[in-house]
Amino acid sequence: MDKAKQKRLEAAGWKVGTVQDFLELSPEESLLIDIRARLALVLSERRKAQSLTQAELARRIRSSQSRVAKMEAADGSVSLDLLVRSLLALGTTRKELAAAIAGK
Amino acid sequence: MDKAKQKRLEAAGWKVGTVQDFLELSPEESLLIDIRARLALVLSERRKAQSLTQAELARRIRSSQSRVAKMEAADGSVSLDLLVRSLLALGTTRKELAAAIAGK
DNA sequence: TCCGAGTATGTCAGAAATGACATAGGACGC
DNA sequence: GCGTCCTATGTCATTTCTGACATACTCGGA
Repeated sequence: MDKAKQKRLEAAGWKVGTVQDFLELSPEESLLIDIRARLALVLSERRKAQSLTQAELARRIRSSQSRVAKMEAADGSVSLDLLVRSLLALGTTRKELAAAIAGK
Repeated sequence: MDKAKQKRLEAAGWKVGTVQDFLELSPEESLLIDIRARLALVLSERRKAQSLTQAELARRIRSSQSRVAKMEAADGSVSLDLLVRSLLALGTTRKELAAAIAGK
């Protein structure tokens, strides 16, 4: 977005900024959300790579299809614990997990 | 422990094995516990490196001294979420977090 | 078009984690 | 000894997460 457009929007009463600004997240909060998103993505990738459905993965970790869907969507209602446990259940190693968090 | 001692203990009715065997943890479960222990250790180290007391860290993350103590003790009642949030509150970066999980 | 398999989304009772508090233990100086 | 500071451990009411369920959406193939 260029400066001119920003000026116009602000003149019209709009707030301009990042999603972070909008939701007023602290740096740590957005970092945590970032980490969750990364793990969610890896979970989804690994599950598909193993040709498992969400329902199958759910059975394996004694959860439900809906919770797996929420995990992969990085829904705010899922904990890191559950995400990590799921990844481990898919055979992810400590180092792979670390790589997922560190980014490629 | 040498084989001879093991034989003697078993003859006396003792079970011999690792803690994992004893608690009957699955590989994923013990991996998760391992990860928690690593994060707990790093948390403790980082806090001390910054000359903070448990109470001070607790205030910063809006928790309590007792919970911080439990975190550092890798108590089973603390979640990964809380551990990670605490680490982030101490300025840990994604990459440092990853390194803590991967091991040195 | 309808079906079927997979995925997404909403809700909720029960389970687990949480912060707060009390209190005990440990290490240090006085 | 006593007091002070920090940490450890236990308990508990409240908050948050969880699995289960229902139901809606998507996208191929027939």
